[in-house]
Amino acid sequence: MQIGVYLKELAQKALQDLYGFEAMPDQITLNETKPEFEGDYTIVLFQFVKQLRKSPEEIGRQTGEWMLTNSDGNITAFNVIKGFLNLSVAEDFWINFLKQNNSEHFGKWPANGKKVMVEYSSPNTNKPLHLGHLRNNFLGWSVAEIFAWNGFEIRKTCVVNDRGIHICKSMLAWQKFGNGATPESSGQKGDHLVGDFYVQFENELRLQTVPVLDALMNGDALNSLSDEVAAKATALRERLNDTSLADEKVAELKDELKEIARNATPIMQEVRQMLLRWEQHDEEVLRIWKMMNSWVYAGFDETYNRIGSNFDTTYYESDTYLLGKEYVEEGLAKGVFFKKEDGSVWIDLTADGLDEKLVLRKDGTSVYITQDIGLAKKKYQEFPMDQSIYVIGDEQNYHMHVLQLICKKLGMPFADGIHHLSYGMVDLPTGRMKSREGTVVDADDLCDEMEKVAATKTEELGKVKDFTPDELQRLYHTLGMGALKFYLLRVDPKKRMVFNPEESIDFHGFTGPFVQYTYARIQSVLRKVNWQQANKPVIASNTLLPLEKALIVQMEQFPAMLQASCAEMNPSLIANYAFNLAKTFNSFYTEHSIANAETEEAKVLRLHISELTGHIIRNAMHVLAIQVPERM
RNA sequence: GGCUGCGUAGUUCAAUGGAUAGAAUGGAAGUUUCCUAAACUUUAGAUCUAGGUUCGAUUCCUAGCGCGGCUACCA
Repeated sequence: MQIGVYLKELAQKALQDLYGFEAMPDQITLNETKPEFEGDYTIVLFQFVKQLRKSPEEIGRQTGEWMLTNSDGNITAFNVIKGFLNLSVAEDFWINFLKQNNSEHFGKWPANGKKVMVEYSSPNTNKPLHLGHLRNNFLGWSVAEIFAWNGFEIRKTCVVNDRGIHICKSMLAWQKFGNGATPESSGQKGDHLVGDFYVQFENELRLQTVPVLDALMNGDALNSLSDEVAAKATALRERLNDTSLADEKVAELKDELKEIARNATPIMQEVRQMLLRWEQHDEEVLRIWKMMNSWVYAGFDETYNRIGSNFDTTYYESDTYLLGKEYVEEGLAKGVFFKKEDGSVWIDLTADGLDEKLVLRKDGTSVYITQDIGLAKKKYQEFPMDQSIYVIGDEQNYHMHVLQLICKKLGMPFADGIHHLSYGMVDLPTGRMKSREGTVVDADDLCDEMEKVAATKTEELGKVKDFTPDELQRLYHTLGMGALKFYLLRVDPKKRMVFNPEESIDFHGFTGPFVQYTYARIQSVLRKVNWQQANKPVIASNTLLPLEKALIVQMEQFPAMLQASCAEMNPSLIANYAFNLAKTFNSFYTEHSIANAETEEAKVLRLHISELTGHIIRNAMHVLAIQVPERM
């Protein structure tokens, strides 16, 4: 029995019995009582005043009285202040809660038979993972784990973007400038090696763009331009002659011209050729593609392994990019889509406040959204889920909105279960990360840095001098990753957040190591008294000190917290909860002796409280994918 | 321009329409014969502006200001 649910139900019955008033459960506002008032939980009465035509004081008095007599002793007192009914819960209830809940898995909900798929990570094979991917990975993993703890069967999936023009860019650069370099020959991690070739391509492209752009500005004829594009360039150039244009407009026109120039460079022509050959299954191109992708995957695996992330199923776009076309036919037949004169296929979403959206090009090839429809269907066929969660940045809100709308209109059975877990960008204190300015924070570098800081701080404190090198390494990893994950998960996913490198390596206050430290302290106490399954004395106390009670009250809320974080798909609720629990425990620990308590009764009680606090901290951190050390 | 998200202590984050807006960090002042001071205690410090709805608004509505994102026959 959760006390919050119980009190709401009891209040509901009271209102019904006293006034014949049928209140919906969510009409009853239940809060924790503010510390300055007497009581544990508070019911807000204002919302009933109008319908019941009574003063809030009177409703409070009568409802309180009713609840007191009908609570089987669970409520021991009440008071009414203004429109607030403060209820005191029996000390026995809290002590019984402690007696009945000592499972290591306290908080975990039984299986509910429902399936949830979580897609996250979604890397490109032309770049190593960066800070943005880390937020994505941690969120995806944690949300999946939260669903698992709420009784869902989960499947974690990853969609790898392993094809397309951008992938060919690194391949071409490797061919031209690589001299046969491999991860082995260069000693470089595969994803970084490939990423460097991508950068090299972009550099070369920039160099080649300059003369082409000059030629365009001069109006020189370029045989690499189609007539259509050449005409557009001419038009742009003429508009630029207008001296009355605003600077902003000039920059915009110049950018357009630059884009034309980029596309007209020899190297871009080469890379388009390469993509064409890839699509025609050219043996040599496929060989390079497979080889370089395998380097990248080895690199990714290393990083995923390090951050403790993995997937049940990985979908490769090279396998799925042709999917979805059949649904275009289906959509046309159902009248969901319509065909334009040039043969392209569209959906009209103006009635939903959006515009017309292309689903099939005039040449009959599919676009991104078409593939996504196909992939969504494929996922559902392989794992008929009740909910399908896409962990994707909020810059794709529009795209995901369209995807869900189309699936709904096509009558796809999974359409209503699609949920875009839209998270905000990670910014630096200086602003947005920009690859062109080299401000992108690399995932591997960041992990190195976090572990290094963990090592330095641990050495400074000198508490684990007896650890073996292996144990030390594991501890640095636990602490470094704990700090990083907690830092990224403690913020509401929907919100854009700032990554401050200096703040992220702080191990004090609202951080992972703070919570980990509390856990280590608890384990230390339990070790000292040899607290084992076999020798735990039964609780005999029947009174609680304020801090003892505060801890139990907080612990009792853990299952409800798990539910809430699941409903909202929000791990930050758990991070906040774990931190607050740890904080309360630290006060308790400072204030009261556990192993050397005043009486044997108090000692036993406090040991039970400490043990369950430890379990909950471990479990809360577990769903955040953070490990806890026995010592630190 | 259209659509959309966000504006809370110096800074980074909280707050299902509910009591005096919470934390952390930084600032100031303290706590170590005793279970791990990566801790604890005390203290100063904030709701972008103007209206509206309500018994009650950081929260809902309208307008304005400021900052993002999206608005490709790219993925």
